[in-house]
Amino acid sequence: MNAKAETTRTGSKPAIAEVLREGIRQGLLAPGQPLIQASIAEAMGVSRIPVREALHALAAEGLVTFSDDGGAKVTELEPHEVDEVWTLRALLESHMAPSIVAHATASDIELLSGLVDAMDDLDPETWSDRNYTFHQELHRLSGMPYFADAAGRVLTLMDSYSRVAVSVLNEQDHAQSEHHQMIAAIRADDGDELARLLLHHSNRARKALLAYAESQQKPVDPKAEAAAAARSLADHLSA
Amino acid sequence: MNAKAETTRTGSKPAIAEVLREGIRQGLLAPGQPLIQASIAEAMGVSRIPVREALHALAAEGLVTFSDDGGAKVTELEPHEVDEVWTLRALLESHMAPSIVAHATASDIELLSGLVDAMDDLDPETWSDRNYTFHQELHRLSGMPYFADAAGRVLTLMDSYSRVAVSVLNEQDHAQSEHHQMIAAIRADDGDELARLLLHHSNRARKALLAYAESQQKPVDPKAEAAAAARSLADHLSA
DNA sequence: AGAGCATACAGTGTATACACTTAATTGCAA
DNA sequence: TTGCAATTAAGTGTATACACTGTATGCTCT
Repeated sequence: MNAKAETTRTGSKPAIAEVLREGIRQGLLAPGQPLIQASIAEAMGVSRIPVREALHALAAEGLVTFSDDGGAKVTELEPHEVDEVWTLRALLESHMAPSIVAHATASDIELLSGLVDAMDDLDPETWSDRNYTFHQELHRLSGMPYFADAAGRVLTLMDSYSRVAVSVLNEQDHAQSEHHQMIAAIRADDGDELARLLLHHSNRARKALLAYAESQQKPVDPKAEAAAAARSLADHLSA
Repeated sequence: MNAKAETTRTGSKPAIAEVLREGIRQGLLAPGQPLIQASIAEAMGVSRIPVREALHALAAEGLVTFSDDGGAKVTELEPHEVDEVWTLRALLESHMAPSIVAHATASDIELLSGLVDAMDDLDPETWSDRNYTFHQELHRLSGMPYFADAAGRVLTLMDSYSRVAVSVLNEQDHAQSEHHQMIAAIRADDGDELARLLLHHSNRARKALLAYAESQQKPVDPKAEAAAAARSLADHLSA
């Protein structure tokens, strides 16, 4: 996730971080899931040392959280944190917009346009993957590596949460229509319009997701949690 | 060196990253300086393993760069990169301004104000340290941890470059006067004014530093570098 | 002297081994 | 059955050891 991408000699070590990053992003490794060094090491056929390095790098990116007792787990975001991260993304993307428009060549635009066209009527999972790629591509086109790096980081961080908005809410159609408008704005060389669209794009989805997350939020209240456990216990005992 | 820290096992690992981070930020470890694992390990009295982890974490933060051959060095920023990072900081800070004003309590303001007052007429080194603290404190007050994190990251990344602006250019007086104005804006509950000040604060310094950096820049162009090397070679051979 | 080749060195990547901590489990006594 | 202590198990932190790569050094042969 460094702005100046570097590769290591053997290639095996970045692969570990990359696999974990992708797993977290796609939600295969769910928020809160414990990441046991030995298990990962065994699964990947390496020792714990390179796994530790990957975990620490991911922790520096915010994707992984180390507890006080040393245990690592996939970072869990509270609704208000998701909201903040989404706001950050909107700010960064909209600020990159003029630069994106300025740098995009004809072939860039064709590539982006093709990408968006191929996203119509996809299943939510695949659509989400392509959506991630689309935004990453936008960031890359800006020619602002540090902005792109920061934006890419938040994009990755919230992607697994973003998928909820796609699957459960009606986000896919909204977003897809806005994607087409973005292509049009880039074609028209209208940086301000692209900025407006990106801001709106993120903010609408952000609000929808926040409302949903708050309505869905589980009882984190210890008392309520205890009550639920008691109910389950009662069921179990009476059986 | 650290006699009592001998057995604090968990305490030693974050300390390594922290020492390196501070060294890089303050410029004690200059951009481009190679970071040899064994040397660092010996200096800190630990093995290479925890050092590696620290280096990878710092690399994920952008402070350290791994070359293709595996060697780590302190990240070097080109002038245009410094410019971009500075722009990013300005954007983030100005966007946090309303939240800073909203969250600052009377005692927060007193603390900040005292900090700024104590910065008048300091030597450039000490002033730069306090300046870093002042901005970190502003970020913290926003109550937006992800914005604060991103802003703090770029602040750390560019701090050693920022010191040039303080020592060589006439930045300290400008900045200090603007700091006082910021305190006034926070006192007046004027978020927009604080945003304006922060934007101006960063952007003026950014432009000054960019102009200086470009005037000072060495021939990084490979061709120019090769030409210089060829000249030196010719001299040497004809001697 | 200069080119070619072998050897030594410096540095990294990673596996193994061991120390330490915390939580779970078991065994025993009341 | 309950309470408590002792033991086991699971996991992490880190030191050591070895393999691999690129580079510098030096030696030999022409």
